[in-house]
Amino acid sequence: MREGARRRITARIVETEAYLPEIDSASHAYGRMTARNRSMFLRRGHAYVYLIYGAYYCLNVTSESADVGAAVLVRAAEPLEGIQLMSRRRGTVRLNDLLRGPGRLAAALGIDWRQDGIDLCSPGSALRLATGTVPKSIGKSVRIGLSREVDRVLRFYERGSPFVSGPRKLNR
DNA sequence: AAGAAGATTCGCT
DNA sequence: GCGAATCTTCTTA
Repeated sequence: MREGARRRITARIVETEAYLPEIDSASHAYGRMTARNRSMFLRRGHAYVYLIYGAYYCLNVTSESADVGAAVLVRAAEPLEGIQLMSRRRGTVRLNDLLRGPGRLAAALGIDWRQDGIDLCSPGSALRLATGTVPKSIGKSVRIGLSREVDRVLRFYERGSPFVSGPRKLNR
């Protein structure tokens, strides 16, 4: 859920990827804490935002206790409320393309560095998590776009959802 | 101080 | 399907 001055955006998360503590060399938190990854070490439920390819922000939710570097990348979501605003930000009216992919999702929600490190579980946060409809069937696959740790099955998605990203082959 | 790589997306063929 | 765009971060190739 994203609440701005104008209006509210609500989206239902349909695809995520996990990045494990300590042993996952594909994780931004691998090795040691740095300027970029420091919010990955916040207690579970906080935002870790990073910029990829100098062009797209990506939103993660931290997933472990304080001082442990781990997070879940939010890769795709189903648009529920605020579709007009998301369409304007994304430059498309195609519902399936508004939130499909981590860069697109962040753009549609207006996410940037101002959200890095915020508490996503606080009722007062302009960006926050809420309970919603649980997927009927959850599929899993390897993670997308990595050059390391390519065999770990840590991507999870709602089976059959048209709002999920990735190649068809991974979405069975 | 400089260079390489990157949890992506878009447009063109 | 493939390559470019674009810039921050980390490493020192």
